[in-house]
Formats: sequence, C-alpha cells, structure tokens
Amino acid sequence: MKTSVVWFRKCLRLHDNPALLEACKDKDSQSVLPLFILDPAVVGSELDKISPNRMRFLIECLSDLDSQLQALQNHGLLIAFGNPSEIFKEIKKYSEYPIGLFSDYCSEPHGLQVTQSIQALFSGTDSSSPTPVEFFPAVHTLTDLESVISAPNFKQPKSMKDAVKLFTEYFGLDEHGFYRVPDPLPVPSAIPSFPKEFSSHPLPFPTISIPEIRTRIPFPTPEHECYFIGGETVALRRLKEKVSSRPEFVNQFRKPKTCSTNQSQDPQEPSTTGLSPYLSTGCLSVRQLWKECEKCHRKDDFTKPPESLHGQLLFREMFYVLSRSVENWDQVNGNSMCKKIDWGELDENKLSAWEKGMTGFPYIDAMMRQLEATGWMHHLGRHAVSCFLTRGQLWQHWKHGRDVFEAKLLDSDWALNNANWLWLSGVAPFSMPYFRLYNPCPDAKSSLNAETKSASFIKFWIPELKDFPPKYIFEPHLAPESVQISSNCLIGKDYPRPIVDRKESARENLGNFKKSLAA
DNA sequence: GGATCCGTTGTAGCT
DNA sequence: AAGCTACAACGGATC
Repeated sequence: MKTSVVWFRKCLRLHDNPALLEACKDKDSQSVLPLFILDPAVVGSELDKISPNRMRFLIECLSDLDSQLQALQNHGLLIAFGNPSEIFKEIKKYSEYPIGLFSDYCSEPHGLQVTQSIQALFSGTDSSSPTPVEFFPAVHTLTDLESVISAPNFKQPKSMKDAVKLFTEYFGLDEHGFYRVPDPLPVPSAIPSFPKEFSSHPLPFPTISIPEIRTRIPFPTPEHECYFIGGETVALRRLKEKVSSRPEFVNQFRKPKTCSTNQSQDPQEPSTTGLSPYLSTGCLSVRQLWKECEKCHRKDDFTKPPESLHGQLLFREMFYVLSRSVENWDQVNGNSMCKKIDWGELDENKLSAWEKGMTGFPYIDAMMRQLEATGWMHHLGRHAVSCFLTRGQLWQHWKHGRDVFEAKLLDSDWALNNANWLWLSGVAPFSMPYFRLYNPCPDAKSSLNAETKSASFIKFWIPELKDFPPKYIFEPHLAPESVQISSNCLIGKDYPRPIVDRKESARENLGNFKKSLAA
C-alpha cells in the first residue's frame, strides 16, 4: 500500500495527463495526493517575479484544477509553497504510507535540476525499498525531448525543413501522410481518496491556499485586463470554439495572413486561436490541439507548414528541441545559436519608452500597452516590437526585451520566448536575412492593414489618439498642426514624437549589424 | 567549388 | 484588392 503523489508541474489539467491517470490506475495507490508547488525560484518569494496578471491567470488555473479534482475526489488540490525537493523531503517523512511520485517531465534548466534532486531524494538509502518516481515525458511537448536529442543521428534543426524531417522520422506517417501522434489520454473516472493525514493542518511544510495567494498580489485587476481566464475548463471551451467547430478556419489557416490588430467585434479577441496561454500553463494538451487540427485536416484540403496551425506547433516543438539541446540557450556566451553583436550600452530611456508604449510609434506603442494590460500580443506584433527594439530601430540588446516578455506574457515559456528573441533580433543562425526589417508604421497600403481598420485597434490602446484621422494614425507626427488641434492631441505634448527617425535608425543599425558580423 | 537557391510569415510602388 | 517586381544582398545547403 502506498500514497501516490500526483505533482502537477507543467500540466494543469485532468485530460491527457499520464501522471494522474497512472496514479489512479495503480493498484497499490490506496490514496492520491494532488499537489501543486508554488516554487519561489519561479514566482518569487513575494510572488512578484511574474506580472500580477500572470499570477492572476495562474491562480485561475489552479482554482479550476481544484474544483475539477473535487468533483472526482473527497478533497481538492494541495498547494505547497517552497523548494520542491525540500517539500518532498517533508512529505516522505510525514506520510503514513510509502510515497510514490507521479509527475511530468520538465526540460527547463531549473526544472531539470529540481527533477534530479528529487530523484536523488527518492533513491536515497534511507528507505528499505526503492520508491517509484516517474516523470512522464511527452506531456508538455509532442515528442519525448530526451529521446529525440539522444538519437544517434540527431542534428539540431535550424529550419522547418529540418524539423519536418526530424518529426517524420520520430513519429512515422500513417496511410494518409499524418504523423502517428498518439491519442490524448482520457480523464480518470475516479480518483482514490485524499490521504487523511494531509488534510489536517498545520502540515510540516509551507502551504498556501488560493484565497491567500489572492490577498498577496495586487488585486483587483481591472476587468479589461482579464480577457483570458485561466484553467482547463476555459481552455477546452476555447479549443472547441476556435478549432474543433471551425474546420474551414483551421484548414485555411495561414499565420502570416492573420491580423495583428484583432479586427473582430471584440477589440481583444485575437484573429488566431488565442490558445497559447493555455498551452504554456498546460491547461490544454498540445497533443489534444494537434489532434483536433488533424481531424479538420482529414475532412478537406488544408494549408501546410510553416503557415498552418500544425506548422506553428512544429515550430514550438523544434524550439523545445533546440532549447534542450543547445547549451546556454538563454545566454549570449557559450550559446552556439547566438551571434555576437555589439549592442553597446543599455539606453534606459529607450528601453523604458518601448516597455511603456511611449515611443511615438503608435503601432509599436499599442502592442506594448496591450501586452502590459492583458498579457497577450499577436505574433506579428511580437515580431514588430522585437525587431523595433533590437536590430530595427532602438539597437538594444535582445535580452532586455526577452525579460519584459518573460514577466508579462500570459503564455510565457522559457524555451519559446528565448527562441523568438534569438530569431527576431537576428542573432540566431536560423534563416533570417538580417536586413529584412519590419516597418513599425505599417500604413493602409500595407498588406497588414486593409483600409483603416487597424486605427480602431490603435485608438483602443492609445486613447490619446482617439480623435485622430486614420490617415495619420501610424505616423501622427506627420499630421499638420491644424489636424492635431482638431484631434485634441498635440504631438510632443499629449503623445510623444517618435524617439528615433525610423529610416535613419534602420540604416545605421543595418550597418552596425554588418560590422559586428564581420568582426 | 563556384553558382544558385532558399529561408515561417518584409517593404515600396506599381498596375 | 491582389499580384507583380524591384529592393537589398546574408549564409547555409545544394547542385
């Protein structure tokens, strides 16, 4: 007889959760302890390492998980607050029965280190019989990263072509040419009872309840900042609404053609699926999403990678493979995927103008204010603002932008965030001609903005410009003074002048980039 | 081994 | 409105 701990790590859900399912199926599990650990190394000891909005989203994920567990068990989620291996040390000592640990694999450096110390803890000589510890692979990603990167012929993928080759070999193809991705696992029909000694308080390790966490972060968040609500329930509903019930949308999906300035009735509803925050927190299984897209593809003709939704997921997978196999993935030094560019000294004013959405470039500023307020930004907006901050206009080191995204994005993901900054700043050896810049003022002629629809997006996030004629909305400093007066917004007073000349800075930066590459 | 091709999603200006 | 061409011109893979 044993107590099985199901440690929810990067997988805050009941569906397609092998750790939970196996713990429930295990004949020796006389009780199951569903556990989440709030790790100060991740969230900060004052819960201030990530933005309040990200904390808010996380709480909602945990709260949803808790109520779903309660429906299947006589108890809900236990939330511990501290260093995971210390907590497991205490759990082992305190538990009435031997502990079995069921969890999911984590590929991030901190996660790997934690996994290692826990494995050491459970294989220690202090217990008479070895206790089973299992970290299930291929839970947060489609592939088992360890087996991918340890394959004898493994080569780090640098393009979609490489990635397709790698994943075709890994999965194999079925008779219709689809990858043989296993079906997602079902939700367990019942969960063995909660171990009773863990339901009495206090426990010999720090715990924290959801209401307690709420009191410790700045609340309430204004309503318009809570567009994405965390949790598996919302994730599965969104999956159905955005993907499963829209085969035409899925089959015709072309990422570069989607609109970055959300032109639907709802100014906050993305033109894409908006599922990324649910993938990063593991409220939604990537395998489940893959399979739902595949079901659509089986009905009709469909777009192909890299533009398709499957293509987007393949990039995600490729970046995960790289993040696990490239040493020092988030560093400049010792990172084989990072070209050395002389970014010079940090310019606090430029960085802060960028972060606050006060650069005087409305498209850039609207994107950055949306990020600050809601924790989300369209992928092409991310391209534009990261290019703008680095090789495009402001010539600031990519790591500063990376840190801002890391703290604020609801879909923050260590592997992907670093990958995208390496790529967009031009330092990664992925195919990306460094001279290919994004225009921070994409005007009405550009394919990005048919007519003046984007103006409503910009006005929504930059109320200073709400009366401005769409003609000048991307470059308001070019509006004649009379227009500025009648639009109730004087440029340089009510809204900043552009902090750099966009063409001049681009020309200069291109030269600097070339110089650094030649050096 | 020099030429050529191509790269997740560019931009500007024309028809 | 969508599609074409020119722009500028890297670096790795392929021929």
